Amino acid sequence: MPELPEVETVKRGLESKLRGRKVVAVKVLRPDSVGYPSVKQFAKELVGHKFREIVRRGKYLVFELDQGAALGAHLRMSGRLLVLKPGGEAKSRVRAEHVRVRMELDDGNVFLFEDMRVFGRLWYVPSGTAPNDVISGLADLGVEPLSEEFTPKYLQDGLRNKKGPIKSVLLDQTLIAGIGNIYADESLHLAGINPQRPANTLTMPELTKLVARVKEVLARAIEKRGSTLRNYTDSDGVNGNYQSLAHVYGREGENCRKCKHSIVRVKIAGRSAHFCPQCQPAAANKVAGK
DNA sequence: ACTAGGTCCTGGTTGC
DNA sequence: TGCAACCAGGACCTAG
Repeated sequence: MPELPEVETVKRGLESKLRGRKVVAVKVLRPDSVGYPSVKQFAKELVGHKFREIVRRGKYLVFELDQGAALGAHLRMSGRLLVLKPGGEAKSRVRAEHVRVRMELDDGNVFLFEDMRVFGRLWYVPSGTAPNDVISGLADLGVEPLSEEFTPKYLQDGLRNKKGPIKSVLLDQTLIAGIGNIYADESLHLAGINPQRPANTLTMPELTKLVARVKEVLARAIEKRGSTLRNYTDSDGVNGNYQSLAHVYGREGENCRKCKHSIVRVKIAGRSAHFCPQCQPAAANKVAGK
């Protein structure tokens, strides 16, 4: 499931393949995959545009096009964006029945949006229109966690009146853009904070540690080209490597890498949360007076 | 203003 | 063995 590091990896892989390329034909195979405008307009308007820069915001990608237009994309759970040479589907393990949008390029390659679960979206942003006005959710995003804006003070202000579990707050894209279930669990583990802790009870030292760990985990995952859990691959169809470094995610019943205690999985706000009860005690361990 | 929970969607896994 | 029920989760929506 692509989160910030996976989306960043996809962006880096696509840049050199798309820059300067022109769209010569568009086929929408699944209408649900187009968020704006109509399917007919999407296919018609996109043709003839050239790709320029790619910008990532949280888990969104914005492909800047010529004439001030843009193409927005969100991969959600199972989306992939791939540039393939003719006949390259097999190598990248593309399943034809999951291809939702197919864009032919002027160099003979094809730019595919594959999305088994159809949660992902593409948006065409006409020239003279701001991406924020067309791409749903984009305008409401919070800070980039790898930017200087994401500080312990920012986090403290953001969760001052939040009584819900810290895990849920980390997943709130309007506060921090790009953290998903995997990296939320990993960051909390490395910071030694229990995912169920009411957000507004975290101390400044804990917030400082958490911010540092979030940045570390995301940066490390980008270095490793993301995590491959279920169906994520990069734009070449290649798996990422971060999952083998995971401390808690997907490791229920296995031993904690720090203390050997068994990793536990619980439900928080309908999502599974993985943690080590010993390294991440339910109450702040200052109570024990040690 | 806030939070909890349902919804979308499909394929893989589980359980009877 | 076969098949139905359940599970995964990002963002959005509704209800309370």
